[in-house]
Amino acid sequence: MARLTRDDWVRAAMREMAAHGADAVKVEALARALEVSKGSFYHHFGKRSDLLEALLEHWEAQGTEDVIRGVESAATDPAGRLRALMQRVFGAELEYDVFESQLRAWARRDPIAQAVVARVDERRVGFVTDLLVAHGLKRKAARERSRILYRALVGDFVIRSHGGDALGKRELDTLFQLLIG
Amino acid sequence: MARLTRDDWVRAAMREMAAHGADAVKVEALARALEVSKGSFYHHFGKRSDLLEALLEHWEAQGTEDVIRGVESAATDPAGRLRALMQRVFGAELEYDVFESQLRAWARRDPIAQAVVARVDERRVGFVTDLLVAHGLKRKAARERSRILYRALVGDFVIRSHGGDALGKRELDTLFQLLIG
DNA sequence: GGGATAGCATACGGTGGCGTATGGTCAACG
DNA sequence: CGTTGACCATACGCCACCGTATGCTATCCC
Repeated sequence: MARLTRDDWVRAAMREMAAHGADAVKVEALARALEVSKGSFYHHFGKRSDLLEALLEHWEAQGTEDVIRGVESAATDPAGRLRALMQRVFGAELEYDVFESQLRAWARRDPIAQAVVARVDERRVGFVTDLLVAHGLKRKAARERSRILYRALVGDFVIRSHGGDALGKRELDTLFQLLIG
Repeated sequence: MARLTRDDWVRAAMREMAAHGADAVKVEALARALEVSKGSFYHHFGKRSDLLEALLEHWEAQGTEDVIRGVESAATDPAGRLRALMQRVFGAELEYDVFESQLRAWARRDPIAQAVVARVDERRVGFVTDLLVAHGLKRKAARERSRILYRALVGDFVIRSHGGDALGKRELDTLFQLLIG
């Protein structure tokens, strides 16, 4: 049998969280899924909440920064970057939409998760604001529109996560034009 | 001690759902909150899930229709009605934002909740679409913009529900102008 | 090749939640 | 004023999950 690492448990936790929510990230269920016993888990982690903290750490460090780097290499002009960003985040894998929505649901109850989500949200809105400023908008107007766009994104994630249909290509174009104009 | 009705249990369930999520709507916890025993619950309901179905029924029948009636009596012109609608729904009680967000989280796992949410979402988007059509937009463009607005609303609910700050008055004005133009 | 250690199994106690079984109380009604 | 039915209490069996205690096994290192 293949030995497991801490990261294997974190990845399994993220899958379980996307599939059934944070409360469903249960030690014994994950152990069954990974085909090991609980003993393995309590070797790698002290307790259940340590796993969830590791998950948060991973999400904060990886997800957002990857997207930002990708967008910055996809175009050089602000408008092009914004378009690339919207195409990427509104067209993410359904599983990611669900995962992030579950995470936000969890953040309602868990102060640590709440703090991490707040930092990530601020980072993302700040990035879009800078793009719009670089495109010529005044800082205040840029931030307003960034916050509107970000809420539309989060709403799209959530609605998609419970079976609704995502905004389509035409709708994204419309939204882009509304914001950039 | 005052006797309880089915509705007392439903209201308690809604409070508990807003406070700690659908999974936290537990028979014994509600009984403690209502200062009765489980026996009372199993007199009014056959099982836990019956309570949750009653909650859904109540939400679908009451929430949305109340808002629509309120808006229709607040103004007669489409633009005024849209403005009134936005002011009301974006400025709802925090507890309602949290409640609806929790409900959407639950709808990810529960097919019945998912179906109810889908109906409610369609009803709401349809209402806004009709407003924009009445205001002069083509049906297709109206529906696009309604869907964008609705996603911003849901995103605002969710972000507020985990401690983020809501869109402000100025931002709502901006959003209104973007949509109506 | 004989510790030492990382990785895991097994077994247990404890808790909290669901649903059931059964009986008690009180108010209305005939 | 006795019976019926609505409403609730108590007590139980059951299961899922957490965390701990303890021991097994393979691999690396000298």
